[in-house]
Amino acid sequence: MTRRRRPTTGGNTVPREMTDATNASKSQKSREAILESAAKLFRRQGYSATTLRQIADLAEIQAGSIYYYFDSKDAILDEVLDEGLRRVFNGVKLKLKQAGDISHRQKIALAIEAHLVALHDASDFTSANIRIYGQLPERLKGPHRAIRRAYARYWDRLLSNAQKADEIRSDIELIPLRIFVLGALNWTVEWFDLSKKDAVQKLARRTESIIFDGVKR
Amino acid sequence: MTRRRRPTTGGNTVPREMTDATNASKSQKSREAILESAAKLFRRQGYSATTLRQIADLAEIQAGSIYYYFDSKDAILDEVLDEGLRRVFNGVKLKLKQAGDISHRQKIALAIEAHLVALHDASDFTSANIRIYGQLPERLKGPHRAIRRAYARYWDRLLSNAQKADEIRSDIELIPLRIFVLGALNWTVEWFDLSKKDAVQKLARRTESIIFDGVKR
Amino acid sequence: MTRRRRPTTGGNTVPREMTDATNASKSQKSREAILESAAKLFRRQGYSATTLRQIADLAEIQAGSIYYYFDSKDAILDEVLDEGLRRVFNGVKLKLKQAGDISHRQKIALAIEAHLVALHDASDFTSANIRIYGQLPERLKGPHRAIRRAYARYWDRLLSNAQKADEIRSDIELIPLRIFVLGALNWTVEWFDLSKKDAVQKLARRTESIIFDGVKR
Amino acid sequence: MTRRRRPTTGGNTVPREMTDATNASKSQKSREAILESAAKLFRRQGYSATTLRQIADLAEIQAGSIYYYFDSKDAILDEVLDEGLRRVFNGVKLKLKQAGDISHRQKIALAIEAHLVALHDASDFTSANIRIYGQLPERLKGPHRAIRRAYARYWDRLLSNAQKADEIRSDIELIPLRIFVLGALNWTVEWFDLSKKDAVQKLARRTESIIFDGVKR
DNA sequence: TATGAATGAGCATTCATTCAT
DNA sequence: AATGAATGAATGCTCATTCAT
Repeated sequence: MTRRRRPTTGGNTVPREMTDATNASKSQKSREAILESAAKLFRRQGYSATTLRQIADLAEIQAGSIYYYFDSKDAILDEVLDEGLRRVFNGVKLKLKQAGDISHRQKIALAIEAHLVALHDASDFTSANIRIYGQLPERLKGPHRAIRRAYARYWDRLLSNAQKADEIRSDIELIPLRIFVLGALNWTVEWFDLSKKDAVQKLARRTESIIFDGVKR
Repeated sequence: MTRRRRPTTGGNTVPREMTDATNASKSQKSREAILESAAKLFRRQGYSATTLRQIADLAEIQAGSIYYYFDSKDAILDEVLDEGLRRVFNGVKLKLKQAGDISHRQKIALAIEAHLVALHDASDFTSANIRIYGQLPERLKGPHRAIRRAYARYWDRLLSNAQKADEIRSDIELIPLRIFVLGALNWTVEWFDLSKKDAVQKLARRTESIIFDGVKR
Repeated sequence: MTRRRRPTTGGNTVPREMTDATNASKSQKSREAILESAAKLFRRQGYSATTLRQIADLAEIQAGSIYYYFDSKDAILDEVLDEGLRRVFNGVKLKLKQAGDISHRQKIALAIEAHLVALHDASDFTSANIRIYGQLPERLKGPHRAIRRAYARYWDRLLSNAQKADEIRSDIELIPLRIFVLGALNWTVEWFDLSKKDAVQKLARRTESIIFDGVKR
Repeated sequence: MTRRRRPTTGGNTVPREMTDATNASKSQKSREAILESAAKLFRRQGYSATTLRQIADLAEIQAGSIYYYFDSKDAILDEVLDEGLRRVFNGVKLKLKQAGDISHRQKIALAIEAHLVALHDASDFTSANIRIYGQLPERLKGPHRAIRRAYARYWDRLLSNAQKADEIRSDIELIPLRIFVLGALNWTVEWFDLSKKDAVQKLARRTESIIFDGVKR
């Protein structure tokens, strides 16, 4: 019952920024490969339809070997989910931090773009998270509720600040608005192939324009 | 190979509204119960995570009995998916047919409302469809692509007419707009419990307002 | 536990000769249809691979209806087996009874012919019996051992008489000979389509010639 | 779809004689155990009446483990069938190759003996093949038709050579003769327990004598 | 006289998981 | 650091059987 867990770099708080090539051991690489394969397959097929054998095949290891790195399929999901949300969240925060002194509308525009980038990026972590979270059993959702709520609150603040600054009409209720905006963004995963250069940026600008200005003449 | 499939109600065009108690045979009731249970579970957990035993339990029959009515789990999904899309589609078309001579914006507002109603209705067929379709393997998606495309084109026409009538800015590209709007609507399934009276109508109005007028002051 | 068994004409001792058209009720016809369908399918696919649904389909009734006529699948087999052996046995006995005063070799020749006729006849009862008996579980074989042994003993007498009359070499052991002869005959089911006119007669004559005269120059 | 099937011994041409204990890995042993158990049960009960659980029990492994070695029940059958026919075929060919310069009748006598040996040997592969092949559905028979035909042609040549050398009467048709002979041999499986020493040889000699010299005085 | 509806035990198969090496 | 071999619980599905009508 006391399970292994040797090759972790510290649970879920691994500084994944340094994973690229530096000292990433072979072991580290296998771990990453498993996670990336899992994310890709979860995204495409959902959690339950994805087998460990598929993940192993894609990661080019043996199914049994997965258990050297992870305690269970659930544990892989956990990390994929976590990574996925952290990527959008960090992406959005970073973008806004880098921006100088800009209007609230411009801030929201940047957040939209960063959210879309995370979603349509090469990696599948964020899109996997967005796509499968809703259908997961309570047991698997539970641990991630906190971060998700934090992200939602982050957007709420973004919108609230804009409203206080009179850049959003005062009769707009913010929570439904946030759901509306994030829904529209998230759903693009189901339709769009935004791998082409600048496609994400273009979509982001269009979305921002509709949300602020509306579509009417 | 050529057995079973006796108890069908005659294709997919059954008026399922009158199923309650009227003259629906006992057989028909079981069939409906299976479909409704399946829809509910598919919606909640996805297709692959839902077992026939769960469906049977919810329908209060024995797992083996399902095969008296359906050839396979896939066949159940097929019918749930079909029913689900037909319900939104019919709902939207009916709403617009009933409306008299109204503006394009009003038409779109009605379509939004009807779409949301189908999604948050008592029945889970539409929401199941919307939620799980994207993760299904090709084999299961295939047969439904046509109807889905037809529905998309229906919205495109709605928007196109509005644009021609100068009720939508001419610089707006319509296909991204349609994806944007339907995405925002579909995503509400993930967040909202709109079972409260008028909640759907209120959300519909809010959504329409944002889309047309935008959120800015 | 006290099972039905209404439409039997007296267990296994039914005078099946009068079944043709005379007073055979509709019920009787269904019974026969079930048995004939079962015999055909058992012969082709074996007992265990044949489903009641297949039998019902071929007999053009509903699967459930079989239980109006028979207590179980086993009971059908029982009757098919019985009928099958009785048909060869009666066929051979009848042929020999009709024959006048002939040599032992001629008698055996007639027995060979009658055995082959029963085997390749329109009806599948005998061939089903021959083909599937060996693979049946003890429980199903048991009740038929007696008749089978009786038939074997009948042939043994036939051969023994011939040997006593010096028409078979005295150094030939009769039981292996019987097995050899019946084996050769029975195996034809696996290879030959003897539905063509006179094919059976021709094969019978050839077989008799080999057995008595041998193949050598 | 493209997983498993690792532990093969390299196609079907493995010299299975050396499997006993020599260097056969543990894995190899399990594979053999499955095949041998399957052959024994198929022979006794037929294909469809044999369950994987029975095979697993006899092989002293868990039912699920079978799938580590075989893709399906059908795949096991395939290999059993193949092995079974190869054993007789090789047995007969080997016997004849070892024989020096002998008469055609003596050659046929040896072939009869080798065929009977394969059939009544410790292993059940050949007898399983002979017994169940006829009742198999097309799908399972198909792949083995070629080898079976090759074996039949081999016998045809044996007989044809004998006839050309005037050791078989010229009025004998060879194909029916082959069927007759092989039928007589094959059928012994249904009756005889030839495990006793020399029983097979004795039967072989008797059979050859009847076929060539006939039974008449 | 028959059947439509339903059952439940059992089947082949899958898959997350284990563990000796 | 990783795997080959094996497990066993659970899955979708089949089928002989039941029984009210």
